[in-house]
Amino acid sequence: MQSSSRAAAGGAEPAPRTPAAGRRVDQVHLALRRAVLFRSLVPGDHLLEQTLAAEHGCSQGTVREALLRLAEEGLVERRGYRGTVVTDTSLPEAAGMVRVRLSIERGVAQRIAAGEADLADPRLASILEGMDAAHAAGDLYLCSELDREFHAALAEAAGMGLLRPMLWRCALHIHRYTLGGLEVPRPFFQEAGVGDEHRALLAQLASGDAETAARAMADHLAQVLRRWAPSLLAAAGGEAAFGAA
Amino acid sequence: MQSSSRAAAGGAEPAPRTPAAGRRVDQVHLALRRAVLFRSLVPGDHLLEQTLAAEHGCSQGTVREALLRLAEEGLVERRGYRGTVVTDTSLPEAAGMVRVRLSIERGVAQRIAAGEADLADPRLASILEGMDAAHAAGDLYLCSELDREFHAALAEAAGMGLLRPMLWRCALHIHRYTLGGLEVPRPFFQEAGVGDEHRALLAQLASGDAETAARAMADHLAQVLRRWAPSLLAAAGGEAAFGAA
DNA sequence: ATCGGACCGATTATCGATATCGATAATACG
DNA sequence: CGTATTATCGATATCGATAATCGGTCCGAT
Repeated sequence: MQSSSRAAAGGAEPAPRTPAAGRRVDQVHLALRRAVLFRSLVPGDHLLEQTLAAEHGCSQGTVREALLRLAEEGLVERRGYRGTVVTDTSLPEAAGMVRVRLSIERGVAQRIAAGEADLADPRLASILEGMDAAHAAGDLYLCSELDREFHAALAEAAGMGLLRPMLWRCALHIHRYTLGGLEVPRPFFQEAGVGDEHRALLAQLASGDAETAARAMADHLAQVLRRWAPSLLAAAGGEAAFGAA
Repeated sequence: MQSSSRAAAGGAEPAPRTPAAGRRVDQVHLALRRAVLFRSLVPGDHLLEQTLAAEHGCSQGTVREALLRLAEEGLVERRGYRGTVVTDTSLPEAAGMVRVRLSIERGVAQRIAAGEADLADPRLASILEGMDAAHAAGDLYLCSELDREFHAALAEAAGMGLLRPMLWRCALHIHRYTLGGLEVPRPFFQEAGVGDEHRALLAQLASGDAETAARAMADHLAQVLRRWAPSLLAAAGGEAAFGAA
């Protein structure tokens, strides 16, 4: 509802440059997702394709594709010819996401313990390094993004590529719930490096038997929830749900 | 480059009319999904946006959106500027889908038993009627489509709308696996009506306590797998995985 | 005063054409 | 003869404009 006036400014550049980033639609998609997770866009907000196109200096079609992705991710809802609105993630829904994620990640852990995964994949190492950097820079969103990517990459490395998008989605909505309902910056820096935590997890997964690995993964998830959203942990069944095999 | 003008011109109309169906992209999307599930398009097949556009009598952009959806569903993989290929669903992956689906549907069943769902939703009844018709007509694909819709609608009615797309996806790949690896028509008509089976499930879910409901749902899934894809049932952990709470 | 139907503004959905990308074939150079 | 550079090609990604659709509103008949 704000800008868009100067969008068509003749002589000025409508930001057609994409120097070092990926595709235009990726940038728009990422920006919108970040805005939703950070509550710059709150549930109920009305999004217009043309307006967003002007704001991001691209065409309606590109915005459209980004919104399509957001809709697939469940962050917005598209209403036929009547606009796109930002959705919400309720506590019960987030709890459901936690249970599903736990189920998936237990399977991933077991396959890793069985030696089915290539843990030397450079992508994993790359993500871990990114976590260190993001944590040091205090970029909470980037941390959440990399956490999603790490667990998704783990699933893929374990040969469960088809489950990857579901796991990613679960993590997304869990992150949305935790980030949205929390005073953001304070507790973050009191923690040890996120990268190191995940390195420790990786070591545990690789060294134990299937049951131990599944337990380690469950502990990892439980610990994060305990720290960031105890109410979500409780709603998902409490510690008991994470202890049972 | 003989494209544009004459591509669709020919003597016969390549179906440029959209008389009574939904949106163009929905038709294309459905047609492609059906083709993939029925193995008209097999894993590895190369799909071209322009070609499909000509075949379906729509523009490249519309095909593009349909392919984007198929990619989200995991039926095809889009490779940057180098085409779109049909993916595959391996047995381990399908087994993972089964486990996830079981996890989700158990939760759905429990919420239904707790009285959280509106089982009088006319959409459910409508789907069940559609099942009767599809079963009578011997339309196997439509049956699978409606089965997915039924379980997804159940999840939504139970207030787990965010889980719906994941459940739907699990069912999609399970159906792809079962439909793809089976001689299609024979066993189908020996069975009782699919609609009736789901009505019975619904009754069980509504009448029991949480544990009974979860068990009923697990039995339903196990029975279907036992009938259509015993190997998949085994790969997902066998009967035991469906019996445990 | 009220009901029903045609208009209107808002917004998406679709189209046709162009820009861009990544791989490969062709070419020039040492 | 082998390697690096450039031209070309298949295909997607993006754009700008047009068509289709929805919900609400205003007017006229009853």
